[in-house]
Amino acid sequence: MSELTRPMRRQDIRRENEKAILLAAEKVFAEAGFGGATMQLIADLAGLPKANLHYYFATKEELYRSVVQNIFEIWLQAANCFDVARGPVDGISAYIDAKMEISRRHPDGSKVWASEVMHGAPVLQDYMESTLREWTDGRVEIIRRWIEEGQMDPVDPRHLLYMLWATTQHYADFGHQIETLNGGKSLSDRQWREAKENIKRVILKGIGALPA
Amino acid sequence: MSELTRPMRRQDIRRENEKAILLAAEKVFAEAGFGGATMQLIADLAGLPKANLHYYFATKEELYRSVVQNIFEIWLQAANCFDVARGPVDGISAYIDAKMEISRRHPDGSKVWASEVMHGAPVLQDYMESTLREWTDGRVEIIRRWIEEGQMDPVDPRHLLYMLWATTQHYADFGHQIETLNGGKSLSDRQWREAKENIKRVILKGIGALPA
DNA sequence: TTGCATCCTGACCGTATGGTCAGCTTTCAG
DNA sequence: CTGAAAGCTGACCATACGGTCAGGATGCAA
Repeated sequence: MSELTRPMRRQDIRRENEKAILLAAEKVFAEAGFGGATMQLIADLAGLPKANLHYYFATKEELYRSVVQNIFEIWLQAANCFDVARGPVDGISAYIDAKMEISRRHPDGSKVWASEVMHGAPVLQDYMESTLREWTDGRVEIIRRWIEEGQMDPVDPRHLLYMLWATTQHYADFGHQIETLNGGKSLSDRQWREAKENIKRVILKGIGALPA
Repeated sequence: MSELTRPMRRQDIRRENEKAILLAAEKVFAEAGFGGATMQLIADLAGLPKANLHYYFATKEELYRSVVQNIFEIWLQAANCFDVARGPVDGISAYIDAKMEISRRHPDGSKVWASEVMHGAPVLQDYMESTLREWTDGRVEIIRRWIEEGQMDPVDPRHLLYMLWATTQHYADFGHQIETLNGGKSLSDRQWREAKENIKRVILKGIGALPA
């Protein structure tokens, strides 16, 4: 990585190594799960000796925690699309776009997140009970207002949110299945676009937010 | 389990033990993933010595394979709802009902299946390339016919199927998240019904299958 | 009752894994 | 230039895990 940047500053070293480790860890955790992942595998993928991993992350748990928190940050960031919007069409469209982009660009992270939740969120339980719950409650309120304003049908806001999460997350978590059914090839740009358009159209029409 | 059925027949012994082991394995694999699951844990949960597990299932892989195949059977069975139906409203409604029932009654199995796919389907790859692909292609054809007959909008059948899988599977795989957002309590009968109704209404209306 | 196949299990083994550490090299402030 | 702090790592350790096996218990057909 650095044939030319010979004299690397301390800060940079730390930042780059942590980044490389986190990236490798994300991939390995996604592919093997927490239990199946090994520090050796992560180290190899990051191109570092195993002992070096323990210099930056004391334990496997700590490393895992960092990976999961990283994803959660990205996740929350995308979630803001909801706020700026004036109505369900804008808001939900933007949110679907953002979440689909995450599924496409960070499939490993999405899988780690899914895995974490599936196993009872041992690491993120407190986040779910605080940050996630608050975010959700806020969005439920927004949707409720949209309904009151007659911008969409009276659909249960929570189940609508679950539907958005499910449909978008699916393209990351079950990406392998989708690829297999796609003749073993990953989705093309065009297919990703179609996926997004389909989801948007069905959901927006389904909640009565599209002009007749 | 058998204070009164003292003399247990060979057949029964085998069947009951295999059943107990598979049930325990399903739970442990769901909670810990393949890598995190241990034969000891499964044995304890099944109430048998570890060595006894290896008498019925030679290796951890073999046991896991059995669990995954079990789920796949259930999954395929539910998938037949599609065939008997005459139109999208009947077919998709029945399918959603069936898959939601699976999510509710077999959350562990659903998680194991999700985990298997997320990790690249090491065990079920061949099934996905044969059985699953055939089933999917068949259903795509059915949906295409519905579209031609004007029973629904021209929605991409594959993405519609993914949407059905995603939304229903979500209630099992992300059940913990849903429970947390539900005040830490699992969904009531009523809430499950609402979930199903919401999904059905949004999707059926979204694909233009509901009478105006 | 007898002989045998099935069922069962405590004790054991080799290996892989997470983690440690002593001591090395490199950076950099003063 | 220098010394201390930060970065690095090969070798090592304790443990836990998947799997084995010899030998005992049990049901069952003849």
